[in-house]
Amino acid sequence: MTPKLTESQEDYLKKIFLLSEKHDNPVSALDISEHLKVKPASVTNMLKKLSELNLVDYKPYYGARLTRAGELVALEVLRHHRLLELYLSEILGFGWEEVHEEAEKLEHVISERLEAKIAEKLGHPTHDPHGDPIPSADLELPDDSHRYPLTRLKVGQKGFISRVTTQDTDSLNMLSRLNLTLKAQLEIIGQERNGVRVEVEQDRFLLPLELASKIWVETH
Amino acid sequence: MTPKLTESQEDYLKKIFLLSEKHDNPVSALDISEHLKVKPASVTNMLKKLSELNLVDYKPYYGARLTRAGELVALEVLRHHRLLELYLSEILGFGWEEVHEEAEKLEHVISERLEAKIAEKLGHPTHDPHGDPIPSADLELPDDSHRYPLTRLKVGQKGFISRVTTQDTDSLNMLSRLNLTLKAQLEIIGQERNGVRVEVEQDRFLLPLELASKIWVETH
DNA sequence: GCTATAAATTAGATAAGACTAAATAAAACC
DNA sequence: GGTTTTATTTAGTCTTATCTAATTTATAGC
Ligand SMILES: [Mn+2]
Ligand SMILES: [Mn+2]
Ligand SMILES: [Mn+2]
Ligand SMILES: [Mn+2]
Repeated sequence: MTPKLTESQEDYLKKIFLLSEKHDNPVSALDISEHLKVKPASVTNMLKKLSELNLVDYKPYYGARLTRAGELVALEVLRHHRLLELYLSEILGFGWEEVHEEAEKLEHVISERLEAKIAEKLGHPTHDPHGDPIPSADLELPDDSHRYPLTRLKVGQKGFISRVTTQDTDSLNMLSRLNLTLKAQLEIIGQERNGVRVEVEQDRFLLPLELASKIWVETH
Repeated sequence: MTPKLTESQEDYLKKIFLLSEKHDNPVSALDISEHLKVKPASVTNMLKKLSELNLVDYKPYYGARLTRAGELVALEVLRHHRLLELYLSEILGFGWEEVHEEAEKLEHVISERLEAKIAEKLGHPTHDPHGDPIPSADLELPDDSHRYPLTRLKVGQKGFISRVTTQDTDSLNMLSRLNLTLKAQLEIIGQERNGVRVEVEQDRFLLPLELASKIWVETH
């Protein structure tokens, strides 16, 4: 029933899942191509194969959608990835900007037994070091509907950073230096054409939209 | 200079290193073939490739010997492997019979940074859960000349188990059940044609030669 | 030293996953 | 609606690492 997928196949499925979260259209080959850093021809190739395995719905010039089976694979890999990120961060003292790359490789090779041990050690956590939700052991995602990107908040609202949706090492490092890390308290000072003006601790920043849209906040 | 080796290449180099430890002859293709569970033709193929990379000395019908460069790769992988085994065992509560398989895959994907974190967490250990020596960060093997297989000891000698040279899950599990684990105190009661007779705690066993030869002891 | 057996190599096939270049389909533009 | 641009697919090549089958070389027995 599960003839063991390759690393590549797992990465495609995971990426399709992540790209699907942004809209409900099928994911385009070009989109996958860019995010996976392979050429579009390679994507078409792989989509055909995954389609034959009934892991994606694919028709030429249509794009790709995960089947339920494909979604379950994606969630499993995502669980590995995010548990590993948290483990590296919490237990081994990695910075949040370092964990993604390492987890990207480890996610494919850890056994279910190791996954379980890690989850146990971490107390069955629901979110990783970037605030990304960790699928539970039975592959359900926790409810995250109460978090919003900075760009959607109104002036005067206060809250704390609850998620950062970039994996870029240098961006994450930059945010650390600005004390824009998880749980940091902040207030919206202004929503402007060129960014979001915020107050954090003693500091004030004008965060470019590009960056602000990746910082999610829980208000209180 | 180091164009990143594949998992396969690393496994071949590691296996050649381990097989070389048993004698000083070049390692035969058949030997590699059996231990790596690939066909001899595949071995020949790979040896040619590794030879071109100057990682092994290879001439047709001669066998393979690691070059210094190849040996360093092998030691690096071995360090990963054994550190991981110990980590899984000590920190995550895996049994000594479970760790080998897991480490076999992880050894190829951990970064030098993760290797260092693990070594640090473990206090820069010199031996893994089977008593196998762990190469140091600069790839030196600790001196292990004071340990001998059970089959070489004389009647009356006492000591403790210091190394077990099998990775077979079921054999290791069996040994656990018999309390024949690292540090177990024992005394040689007899050296016989069909095995070594030992006393461990309250128990006495006649260990078949096949098994006894894999149990190494430090005497006192 | 010849012969039988065992070991190793060669040759050719296959599968996975990437690529380039060319062809085709869809979308956007006016 | 025809034309240009963009996206996608097809066709064919490459690399890595396997395999099987056939051949060659080495070793062991007598
Ligand atoms: Mn990955
Ligand atoms: Mn994350
Ligand atoms: Mn391995
Ligand atoms: Mn070991």
